[in-house]
Amino acid sequence: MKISTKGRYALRLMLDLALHHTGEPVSLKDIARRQEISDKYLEQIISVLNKAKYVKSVRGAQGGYILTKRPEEYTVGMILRLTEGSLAPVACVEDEMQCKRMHDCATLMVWKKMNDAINEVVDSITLADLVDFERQRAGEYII
Amino acid sequence: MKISTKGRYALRLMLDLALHHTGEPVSLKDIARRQEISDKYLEQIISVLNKAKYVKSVRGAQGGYILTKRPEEYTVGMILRLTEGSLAPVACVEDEMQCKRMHDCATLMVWKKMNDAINEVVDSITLADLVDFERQRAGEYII
DNA sequence: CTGTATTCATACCGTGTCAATAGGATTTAA
DNA sequence: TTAAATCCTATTGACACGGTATGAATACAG
Repeated sequence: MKISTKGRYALRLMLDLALHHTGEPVSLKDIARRQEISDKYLEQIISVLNKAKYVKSVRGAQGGYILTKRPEEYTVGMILRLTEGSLAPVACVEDEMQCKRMHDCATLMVWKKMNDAINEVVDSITLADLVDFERQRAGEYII
Repeated sequence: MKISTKGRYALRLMLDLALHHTGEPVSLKDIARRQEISDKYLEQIISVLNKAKYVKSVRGAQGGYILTKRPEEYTVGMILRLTEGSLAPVACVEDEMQCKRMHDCATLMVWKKMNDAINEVVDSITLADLVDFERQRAGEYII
């Protein structure tokens, strides 16, 4: 019951891009250095985000990546689902017709409530929220 | 981000025990048959529940297992945590001092909210709730 | 036009976990 | 004494995780 590094790194990557959102592309090497994550591994992760058009890539020297939308348009749920796959705690919550016990399985209620609770959280937080949170936190340290 | 079979089977196993709570021990073979789960695999799972004193075992012929407490005294969270381990979506939510980025990691907020949401669900549902739910459901079919 | 910085694509790999299966030892009611 | 049950431990195949490695393609700077 854990979010893997793929999802966690993707979120940090996107947050890093949002924090350094100047119009200029941000190179993966810079992100990897700041986030202390293997740049080679980040390549694989951002490739997914790129194919989904969550980021735009600029090739060649001085290249890098730019967010395609405004930070408030990305929810945490979008990013996690893209990189992690479904966030449902069990398969039967999503794939109807998967389990023949569906109709007399009381535990299904548990999984549905869990699923709803998780979705409620990740779909209500945007990248912009995280940016605000981090900027505000940085302010505290200055004082 | 999935609950494994260990946790899911444990929950169904405990629910089965609660539904057949007559005072007489219930054999694993019966549970396995009703739940359509490999009895050999269930052995390993119930062994954990037994060691934690969630169930009492009766050895020998006509033996089996009995709940040690009333169904309303078991939360889903207790059962899942015992068999799955922690339900936290990431390690840093629990193990303080695990990650040196703790203090400037905005994503931690996401994980904490997720953790709270999950715990709220699993800790507020008891085995008795599931029993009621299942009995009520059975009633619907009779009509 | 050349060198260098960057993204892109793909292959590979060691480790660990999952989800069982297997085999037998031990206990006990009938 | 036998059959039914729990208990214990080892093994296994498949797959996911968390990366590394290699090199090709692209494009900017000088």
